[in-house]
Amino acid sequence: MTDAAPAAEAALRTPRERARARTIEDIVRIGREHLALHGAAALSLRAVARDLGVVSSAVYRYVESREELLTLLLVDAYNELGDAVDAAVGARPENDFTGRFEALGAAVRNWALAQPASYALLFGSPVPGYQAPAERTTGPGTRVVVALVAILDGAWRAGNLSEAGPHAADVDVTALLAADLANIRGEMGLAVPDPVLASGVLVWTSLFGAISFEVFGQYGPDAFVARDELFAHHLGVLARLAGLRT
Amino acid sequence: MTDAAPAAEAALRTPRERARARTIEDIVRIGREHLALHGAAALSLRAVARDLGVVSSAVYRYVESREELLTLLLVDAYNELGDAVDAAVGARPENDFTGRFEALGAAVRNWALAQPASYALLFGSPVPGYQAPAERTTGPGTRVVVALVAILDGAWRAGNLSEAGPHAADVDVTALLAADLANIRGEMGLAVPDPVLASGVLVWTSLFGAISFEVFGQYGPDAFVARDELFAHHLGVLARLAGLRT
DNA sequence: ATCTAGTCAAGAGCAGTGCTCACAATTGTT
DNA sequence: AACAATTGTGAGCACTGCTCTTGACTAGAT
Repeated sequence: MTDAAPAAEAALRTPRERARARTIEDIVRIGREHLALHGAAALSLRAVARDLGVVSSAVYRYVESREELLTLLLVDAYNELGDAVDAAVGARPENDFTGRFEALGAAVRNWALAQPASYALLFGSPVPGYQAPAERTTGPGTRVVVALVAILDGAWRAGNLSEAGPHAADVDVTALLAADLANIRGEMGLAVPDPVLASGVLVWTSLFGAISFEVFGQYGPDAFVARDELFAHHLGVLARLAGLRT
Repeated sequence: MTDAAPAAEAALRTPRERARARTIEDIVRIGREHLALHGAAALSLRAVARDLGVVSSAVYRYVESREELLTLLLVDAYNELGDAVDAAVGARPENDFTGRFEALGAAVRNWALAQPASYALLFGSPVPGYQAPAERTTGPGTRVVVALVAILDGAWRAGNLSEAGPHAADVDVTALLAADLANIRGEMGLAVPDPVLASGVLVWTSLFGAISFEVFGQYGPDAFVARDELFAHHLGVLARLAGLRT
């Protein structure tokens, strides 16, 4: 642990480094397959080693522990989700804030339904005994919420956002909460006022709440055949809750 | 598996049955402790057996498998949450619908923060390889949402509910979605119109989304010191979203 | 009181897991 | 070709869920 960071960013010149990087990529790829097939808690380094065609102890040359592999998969999934969201949002005109918001929500939902195990790793209950190292996950882990507040802040600056949405207008923002919101506004360089920001947080959590219920099967197997329509309705309400004009 | 159900409902007269029931209670109690301490995925029948002062294979006399114990704990947790919600809601006057709604939300959040592992078992990512048997969990599992729609339906019948809340009024409810809502209205004997019901589903999922983010640490360790205030704000907005007058 | 039948705990055992370590094989570099 | 760093091997430890046989016990019927 002298200074491996510059080496990691270097061009991987030596064959050893190239081979090592390729092996780690293989391990992550096989881990992703196992994650998708059997879920995060069933992820086994021994099984990954078998698929890699190597004895179990060999993978510890490349991955420190099972947790380390989980962290790699976590960052991988966060970036995949972030890419999907950025692509979907970027496909809409820059001034179509409502369209961008709906694209964001739909992108998260589609990715979650396509990769339920990865989604569970990111937004489900934390896997036991595993604490995601903040310094490696906060960056990719906040891409979605950063994109969301970027949309809301852009709409606010463009004058396309109601003061607080029709309902949040008369809900108090206490002094303590206002202090938190001021911190966030400062750190992210936002212009939106408190009621919009507070409602935005609720919209953020509500979006993932609706998606989690669907992905995790909380609706039950029978209720809500028309889940696309249900989610579209929720997105419409949430857009209004955020203050977006339609 | 001839007909054990009537025997289970009988008075447990014989000493054998009494001792057996007591042992199962002990197992569930120890399981709850382990669940709270180490989480659902780390729940080990062997560890439970050790705490029970018995060899590991002995617990299989009382509990068919690890899944069986998880199901017992699941039902236990659902009922505990349902009891907490019912008590909190029942403490408010019957016609104070907004108060009842806020009491429901606060009760769920308080229980979740006090029992994060149990909450994760109920509303987090499903534990791998474990499928909750619907016939034993749907009853207690729906108590919270039943209590929620009871509040909204009562408010509607009492004329204390806006047609759809200020924002949901102009969000379409498509024909497909209306069919689902009609089913739900029929099964639960509700009177609320489609926009209220659709918004109610969103309020339901949003409530758990906000609580899950807080319990599962999605907010991050630093953001939102004033989490009580944040949740109170969200509850206020959600009440208005549901159409409750304040 | 004895016999019988049901119940229960014990312990061995199987297959799997994460992880460590000493040793051997390989491979890039000198 | 020789050296040294790296990588793969296999044994081993402690743990898990779960099964099965064996022996002890107990409750009710004779």
